[in-house]
Amino acid sequence: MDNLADVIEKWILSKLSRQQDEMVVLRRNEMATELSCAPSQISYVLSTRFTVERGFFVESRRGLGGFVRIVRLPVRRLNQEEAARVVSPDASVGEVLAAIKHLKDRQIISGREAALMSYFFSALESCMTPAERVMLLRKALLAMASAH
Amino acid sequence: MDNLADVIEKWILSKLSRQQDEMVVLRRNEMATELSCAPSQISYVLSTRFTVERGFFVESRRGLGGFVRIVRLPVRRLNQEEAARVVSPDASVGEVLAAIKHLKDRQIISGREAALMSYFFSALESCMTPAERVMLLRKALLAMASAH
DNA sequence: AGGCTATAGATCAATAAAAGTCAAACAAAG
DNA sequence: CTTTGTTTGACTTTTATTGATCTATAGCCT
Repeated sequence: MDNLADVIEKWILSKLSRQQDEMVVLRRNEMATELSCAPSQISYVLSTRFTVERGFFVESRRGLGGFVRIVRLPVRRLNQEEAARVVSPDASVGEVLAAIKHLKDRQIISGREAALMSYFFSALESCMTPAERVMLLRKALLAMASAH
Repeated sequence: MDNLADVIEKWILSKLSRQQDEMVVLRRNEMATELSCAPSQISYVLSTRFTVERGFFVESRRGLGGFVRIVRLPVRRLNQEEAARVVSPDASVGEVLAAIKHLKDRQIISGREAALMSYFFSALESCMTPAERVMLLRKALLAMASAH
């Protein structure tokens, strides 16, 4: 795991963690020079790794005095409507597992929580109908979200 | 007796046992070359032998800089002993919930994880025998422990 | 103000480098 | 002989990297 994109990602993350306001302002070309890569590679990393999905917000400006500002957003909490929108009402086990992975990628649930839920839904596949499964997922997410 | 799949399995296991963190990162194509087999054979072995059921956790990425990461679930004696001691093989749902609370109090699992597990065991009370319930609890703990 | 120019980020397409999938052929066990 | 597990290779999908070209911005100069 030592490709360029990962190096850039870590470089930015370390800059971010050194700030106390969860925000950092950079210059794309300077970064590219420092990290010996094409400037567009920086854009690639920003657009694939620093997305809203993953909890970041990126702004930039071109031209003289151009910059790239990266903000780490506070972790979101799942509410009722969002829990309901996670899967369709007739979802298969595979779709439920995909939804769980999606929630993990969006950092709404942790890796351990994802593993736990995935294990339950896989192991209990045969004793539920799709409707029961979806209901269980929704209620489980809410039960978890309301835990302190 | 020692078919290719077995050879590959042993090869990975020996790599794993040489690490002290129970984790190894490999490249599928390199392995295939070294072991003189089709790359898809590696995938086959991973999906049949290195499952959560058997105590492994596999993640991978494609593309440039792709990799396969295999984690052997650390045998967290604490978890297993606690679970085994607190929950008798014929435990009721109430006893399982008490065990979960105990694990939470001892900070082996988080509040969210406890809420999640408690919800599952309550909601699924009617579709499991006590023995199944205890097994599910133990395996769920192990599945969770393997995530990071 | 209006236009020129240098600057700096955005976009897109081409290329390459992984890993995943799937089905068919094959083997071993019962 | 059937069933279950193994092996292979052709094809698919994902991810990364680069470079050429496009677009926005600020500063200057009439």
